[in-house]
Amino acid sequence: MQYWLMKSEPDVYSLADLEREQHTIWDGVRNYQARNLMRDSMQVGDQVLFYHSNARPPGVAGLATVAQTGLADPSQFDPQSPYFDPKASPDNPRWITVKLSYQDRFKRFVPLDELKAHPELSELMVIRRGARLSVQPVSAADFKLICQLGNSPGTGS
DNA sequence: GCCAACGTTGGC
DNA sequence: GCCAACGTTGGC
Repeated sequence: MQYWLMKSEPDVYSLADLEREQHTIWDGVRNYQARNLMRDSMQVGDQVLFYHSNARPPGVAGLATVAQTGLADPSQFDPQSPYFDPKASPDNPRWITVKLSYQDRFKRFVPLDELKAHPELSELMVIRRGARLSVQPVSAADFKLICQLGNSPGTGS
């Protein structure tokens, strides 16, 4: 089991949206490093910190789990989509993603400032300036601590 | 709205 | 294959 942090702009897709829908295909990722992590490293059952970026304040809103892997992002085939990729075809998809399931909303939203204030989290990618990667690996210890800060049981116990 | 950091593109 | 120009991300 591995742990991840995944960013979403809440104006576009928030944890509340995932809670309402319960499941979502994580579409629109157009960065090769993020794609490779989802395609090659994520496994069903992995735990995800759902991070709100471009928000005031930015921070971790809750938890999701990886429900399915190896999915072709449908938006790459849709000419109407802003994520359309003319070089991709159903026979030869370029953008592989995962399906997430809603797990939990933190009782306490954990803002970025608070993550930065914890010396234990100094290795956490998201606190570093310019860490734009939208899918980031998180250590088990960091995941557990962040769940505690959010006053969420997670499943890390 | 600013701008630093980073990724991608394309001319050569 | 280098690298300048450009576009995007995302905190502030």
